[in-house]
Amino acid sequence: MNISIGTLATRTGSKVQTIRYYEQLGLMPEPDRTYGGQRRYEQAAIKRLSFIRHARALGFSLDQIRNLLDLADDPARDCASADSIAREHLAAVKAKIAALNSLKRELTRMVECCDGTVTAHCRVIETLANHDLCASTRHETVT
Amino acid sequence: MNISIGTLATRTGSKVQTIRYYEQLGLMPEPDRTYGGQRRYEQAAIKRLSFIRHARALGFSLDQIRNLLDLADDPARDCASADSIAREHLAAVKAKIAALNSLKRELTRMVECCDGTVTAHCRVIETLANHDLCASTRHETVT
DNA sequence: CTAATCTCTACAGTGACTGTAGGTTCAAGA
DNA sequence: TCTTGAACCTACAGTCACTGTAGAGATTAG
Repeated sequence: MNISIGTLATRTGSKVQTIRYYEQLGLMPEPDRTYGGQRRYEQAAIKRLSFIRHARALGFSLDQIRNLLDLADDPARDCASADSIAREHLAAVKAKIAALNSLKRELTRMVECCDGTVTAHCRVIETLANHDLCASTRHETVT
Repeated sequence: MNISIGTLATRTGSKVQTIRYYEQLGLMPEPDRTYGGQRRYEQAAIKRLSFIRHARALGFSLDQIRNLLDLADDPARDCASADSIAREHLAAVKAKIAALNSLKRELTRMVECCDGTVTAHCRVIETLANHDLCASTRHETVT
């Protein structure tokens, strides 16, 4: 208990700045300070930060995480809300996978027709120049 | 020919600001102007912008796209370079799909144990609180 | 000619951090 | 106890790829 911000960072796989950033956003509560003004965290902070980092790794936005944390903090927490957040997110993830799969198909096609040897025709650039391709993902940017 | 920025935007499914942004970055060349100072584009601009938008939809970064455009602009263009950019990107896409699939499995598990009914136990929050879960995607954020 | 629409520049904001500068505090070894 | 070096502090700028805003000027259809 009473660990420094650096220790908290390594314990949770985050960066020091990220923790301060979360504090600034109100996702992490303000911890006690030493006389010199340095942050000292208790065990609970590791749990909370792990929760946040894990949820982030799963692709939840900080806003969604804030909702989940509010639900978790509420003693009479509403499971249905948490469930619907997760459900919503699952749908988004499924959509993203579908988009990436069609993208994979197209990239594979681009790459396969060259298969390592330099040809007079550059398929990659030609494929990208053809703006009728991949119409399904045209207006949705996959990052 | 000689179309306005707004027309170019609708023709290519982009926004006016985005086009000006690309011009600022040097991805789109500076077009001619009317006496009043408004941009007027030629047919070639539609092609180039479509190329950019399409590549963006496929998840290429603007930096990668700049490389591809340079290759395309070069009369003695090097197909191997374009190919390796595409290949590299394909590998990244495959990795992202794998991460999203494991995420989908976990989200499905979270959602399925509640299946619509409110229970005393909130699985979603519990699952996220358990920071040992999903160790494989822990340090990589999927957006 | 007028009114509506479009365009202009310049700048601020988004999300989720990351990096930097310049200074202060802490903990361990001599 | 003193010193030294790592860790910490605040505050702010930068990243990416845009998006939005304000306030002014240009264009076009009726």
